[in-house]
Amino acid sequence: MGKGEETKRAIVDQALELASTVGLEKVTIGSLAGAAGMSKSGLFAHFRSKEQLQLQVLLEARQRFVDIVIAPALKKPRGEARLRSIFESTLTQWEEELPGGCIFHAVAAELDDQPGLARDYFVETQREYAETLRRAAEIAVEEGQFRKDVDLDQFVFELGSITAAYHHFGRLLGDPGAEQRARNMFEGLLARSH
Amino acid sequence: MGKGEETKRAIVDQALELASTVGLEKVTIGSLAGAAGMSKSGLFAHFRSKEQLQLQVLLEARQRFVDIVIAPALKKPRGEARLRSIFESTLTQWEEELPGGCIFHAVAAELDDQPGLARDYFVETQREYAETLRRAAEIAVEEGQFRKDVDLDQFVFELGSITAAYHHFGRLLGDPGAEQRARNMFEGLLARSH
DNA sequence: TGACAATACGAACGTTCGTTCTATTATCAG
DNA sequence: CTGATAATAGAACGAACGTTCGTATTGTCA
Repeated sequence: MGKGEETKRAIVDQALELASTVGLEKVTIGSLAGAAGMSKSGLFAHFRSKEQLQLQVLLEARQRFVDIVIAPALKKPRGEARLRSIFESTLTQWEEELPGGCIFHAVAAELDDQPGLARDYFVETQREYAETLRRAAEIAVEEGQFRKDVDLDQFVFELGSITAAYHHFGRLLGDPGAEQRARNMFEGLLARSH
Repeated sequence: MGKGEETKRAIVDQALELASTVGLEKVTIGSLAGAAGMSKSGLFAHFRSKEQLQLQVLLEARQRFVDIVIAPALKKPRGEARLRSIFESTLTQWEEELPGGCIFHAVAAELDDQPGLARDYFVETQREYAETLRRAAEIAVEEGQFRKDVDLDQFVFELGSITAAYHHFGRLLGDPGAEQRARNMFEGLLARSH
């Protein structure tokens, strides 16, 4: 790996941390250059546009999510155990990975009204994630762990609502009981699916 | 009402519409002045700072939420009927009131890492809302409509998760089935509370 | 080690940001 | 109608934004 690739990675890592707390748009070329200890133009040359920088940040975020949440879950038994693994590592490792918590929730609102590469990739990522959850639930049905009449789309919606609420109540409103309530909700959802 | 008050209201209304789609921070003095057909300085004089403008927007948002969601619900019978009214008008009238849907979800992420008057007022608003929901559920318990062992905080968390998920899936990801799934989820929550 | 490409810098561009002046115009009470 | 006051406009500010360009420095490999 050449020197260029190395610093580029360092920049993206830094940008990712920043973005999780203040949002993608506020990760400015200037502030990022200051934090990285290099000049604006030197940093900028690695991306050639801010949109490209944002895209790289989202790419890195997805990769980390796969490494931290998805890959370990795929080593677990198919079905419910896999769903439990995804939920648990999302709530603990993934929410702790970045200072601002789940970056996807942090940037969702600012991307939905801002057409472009970043938004398109974000939506694609979310759809991919929803499909992963849906497939895991489907397997749980096939394996006989879930009832046959479980509405898969409804299941994914409710599962997604737990992490959304966790981010909202825990991160934004500072409710310390949010994590426990998220777990309660998850157990309830599973129990109803049995 | 003097002329000043009148135009100030018009400005805040316009700012509220804009903020629900693009976020509070992107409601810029210049763009707002352009949309309102007046000069930057003329518009600015009404607020004396951008923070004050943002605060006025949140104040107006809360007032509308009270008018559209809370006040009608208080005319309904105490307890479950009141909860149903709040949920239903939130999902229909309130989400349709502004072009970007529920403004509180739209600005939540950008306010949580930006200390100041706007953030403080937002958090206060959210706590007030949570308390309202909690009290309504408590009444439902007292009236014998809900089981005595219903965990009120858990109930509020789950109720909040429904609207959060509705905004996320419906508004951000464009899932047309989100509204129906939100209703299903609500009915499930109520059924489990009986 | 020398050459050539890769990488970084510094300065400047045009724009927009929030904000502050001063001057002018509109409003409204006496 | 007049005079005080409120409302608006216009010009300008310093700072920050993303971006470009020419040049210097550094890293890589024959």
